[in-house]
Amino acid sequence: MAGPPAAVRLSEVAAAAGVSIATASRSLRGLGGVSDTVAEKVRGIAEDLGYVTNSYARTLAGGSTTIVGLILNQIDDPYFTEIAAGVVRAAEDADLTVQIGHSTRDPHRELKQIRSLVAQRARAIIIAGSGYTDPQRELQAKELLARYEAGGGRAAVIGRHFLGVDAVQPDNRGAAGQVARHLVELGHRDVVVISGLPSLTTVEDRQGEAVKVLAAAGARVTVVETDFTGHDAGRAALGALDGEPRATAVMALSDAMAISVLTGLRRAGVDVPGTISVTGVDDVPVAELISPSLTTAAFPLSELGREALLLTTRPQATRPRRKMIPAQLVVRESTAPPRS
Amino acid sequence: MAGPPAAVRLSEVAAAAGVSIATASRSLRGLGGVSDTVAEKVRGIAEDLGYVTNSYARTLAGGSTTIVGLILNQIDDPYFTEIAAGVVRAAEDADLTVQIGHSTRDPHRELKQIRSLVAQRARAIIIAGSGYTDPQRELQAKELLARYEAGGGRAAVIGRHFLGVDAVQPDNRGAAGQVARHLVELGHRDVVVISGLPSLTTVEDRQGEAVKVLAAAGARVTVVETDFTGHDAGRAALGALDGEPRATAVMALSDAMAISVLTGLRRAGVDVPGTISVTGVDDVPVAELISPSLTTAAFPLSELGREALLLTTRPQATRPRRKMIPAQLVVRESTAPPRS
DNA sequence: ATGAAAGCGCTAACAA
DNA sequence: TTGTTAGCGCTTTCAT
Repeated sequence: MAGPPAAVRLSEVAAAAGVSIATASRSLRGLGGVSDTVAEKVRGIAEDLGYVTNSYARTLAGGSTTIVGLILNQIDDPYFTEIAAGVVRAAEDADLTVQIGHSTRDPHRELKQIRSLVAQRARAIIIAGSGYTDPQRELQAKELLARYEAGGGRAAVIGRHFLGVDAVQPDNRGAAGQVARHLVELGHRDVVVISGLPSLTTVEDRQGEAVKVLAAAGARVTVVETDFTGHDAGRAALGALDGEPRATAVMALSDAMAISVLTGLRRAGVDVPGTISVTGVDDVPVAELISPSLTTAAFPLSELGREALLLTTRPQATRPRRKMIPAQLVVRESTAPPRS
Repeated sequence: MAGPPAAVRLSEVAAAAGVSIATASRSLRGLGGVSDTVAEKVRGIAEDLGYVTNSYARTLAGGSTTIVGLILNQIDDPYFTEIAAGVVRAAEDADLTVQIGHSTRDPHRELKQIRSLVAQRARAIIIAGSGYTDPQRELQAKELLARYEAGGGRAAVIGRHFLGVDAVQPDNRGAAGQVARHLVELGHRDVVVISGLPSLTTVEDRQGEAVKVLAAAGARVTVVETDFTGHDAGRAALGALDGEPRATAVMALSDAMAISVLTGLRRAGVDVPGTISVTGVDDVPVAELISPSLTTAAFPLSELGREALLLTTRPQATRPRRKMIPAQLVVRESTAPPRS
C-alpha cells in the first residue's frame, strides 16, 4: 500500500509560495502576523493546488478536529433524513464534516457510537431521536457526554433527552394539541389515538397532550399502542375501529404511522375523510404527496438539524440550552367533519 | 474550555508493562512477533488503564483509517437516502464509519469533497449519482481518484461515470426500456417524455432507450427537458400536453419528476390514468404511497449502496469492475390503456 | 513579519 | 522476540 503522496501538503504550498511552512500555516488560517500580500498569495496558491489540510496531522499537532458526529435512530426514515440534511448543510457552511451512525433505537449501539466519536476526538456529537422516559436508561450516555464536554467537546440532542447537554426540542405537546383541537373543532367526539412505545419521551408528550385536549372536549378516546415505526399501525387502527365502530377519526402520533393507517383503510375500502378522518404529526415530505394528502402538524425538520449543529458551534453554556421549535398545523385532505 | 481529557498514551501502557512501545503496539494489534505471555499482559494493562488508540496519530503514522466517504448528489432526495442507508448499514457490518458529503451536482463541490476525503485518508470513497456525458468534466476527479487509489485508497461510483474506478451501475437503459414497452403494450402511441439535463449520463441512457423503444413501436414522442430534480416537471408536463393534446401518456425519467407530474395533473383536474397515464423510474418508497400509486421500474436502491461498499472492501482489480444492477417493472395504478 | 525547530502519539522499517 | 529510531504533516513556541 505504498505509492505517491495522494494529497498536496502544506510544505508544497509553502515552497510554491516561497515561504516557510509556518508562514503558510498562518496565512491559511488567517492568523495575523503575516503581511496581507503574502497571506493572499499563499491562499491563492493553496487554492490552485487544491490543498486540503490533513486533519490527522492538524489534530495531532494540537489543532482541533472538524468532525461532527451525528447519531440517528433510523437511517432510512424521512423524519431523520430530513434532519440529517439540515445538519450536513449547516456543517458544510461551517467547514465541518459529518459522520453518520445509526442506533436503531438500541441504547447499546448508541453508547458504542458515542464512544467511537469520542475516540475520534469529534468536535461535536449530535444525537437525533426521541429520548427515553426512564432517565436511568440514559445514565451511561449522560456520563460519557459529560466527560466529553469537560474535555472540550460539544454535544447536542434533538428531542427531549435527559442527557444534560444542549437540546433542540420539537414542541411535541404543542403539535399534538393543535391536531387534537383541529379534530375537536371539526366536531369529532370519538377518536382512536394510534400511539407508540410509551418509553419514548416523544410518545409520552404527544399522547399526553392529545388525550388531554380530546378529553377536555368531552370526546371518547381509545389509545392503541404500536411500535412507533408504522409497521403495524394500519393493522392496529383497523382492529381498534372494529372495536369502536362509532369512532370518526384516527389520530396517529406520527406521519409514519398515519401513512400506514391510510394504507390500511384504503385496502379495507374505508373512505377517508368521508367515513374516517386521519391525522399525523411531523409533516414529512410524503404527507403532502399521498392521497388523500395528510392533515398533520409540521415541524421544520431540516431546521431542527441546522439548529442543533449551530448550538454545537457555540461555546458550552453554564446550563444546557433548550431551543424549543414550534409546530404548525397543516390542514389537508384527510380530515373532514364526521358524517352525521 | 478545558484541555483534552488526560488520554492514556501507548508509551504509558508500554512503561507499565515494562516493554517498548513497539512491542506494546504489536501486542495491542495482535501482530505476532510477540510472545503470547507479553502480548496478553500488555492487553490486560491497556484495558486496566482504559487505553484507546489515538486514531490521528495512528493514521498519520501510516496506519489505516476506518472512514468511508460517501458523496451524494443530493442529501434530501429519497433516491440518495436509500442508497446511503445501504452504504451505512453495510459499513457498520464491516466496522467502518461513513462520512457523508453532498455535491449538489456541482463538480467543484464534488472535487472539494474528494480532496477532503483524500486528506482524511478515508479508506474508501463512494460517489453516488449520475455521471456527466462529457468525460472532460470528470477529468480532474478522475486524476484525483487515480492518485488516491495508487496510494492505496479504494473508490467506487454508483452510476455510469468516467472515473476509472469500480462501478455499480443501475441498468438505466433497461429500466427505461421496460417502462416504454409497458406503455406500448397498453396501446399508447403518443407519449410525452419528461427528461432531465442531457449532460447527465443517467438522463442520456434513460432517454435514449425510451425514445428508441417508443419510436420503434411507431409512437409519436415529444421530449421535454427539465432540471431532473422534479421542481418544474409538473409545469413542463402540463405545457407539453397543451401542445400535444393527443398525447395519452407522460413518461417521466425519474420518480421525482413523475410525482411532480402527478401533482400537476391533479391540480389541473386531469384524470390519471383515465385521461393520461404516468410513469416514473427508480421506485422510491413514495411511489407506492401516492395516489394513484406510480407505475415505475424498480431499482433495489439500498442494495446499490451495499454493493458499492462491498466493492471497496475488496482489493483493487486490474481493470475497474462493473456491477450491473437490473431494474424490474412495477405496474401500479397510474397506467392504463389510452381511452379510445 | 518571517523562519527554524521541537514535538503531537503512533507505525514501521531496521537492528539487535 | 524485542528494541531503536525515523518519520507521518501540522501547530506552535522561540528566534531572528
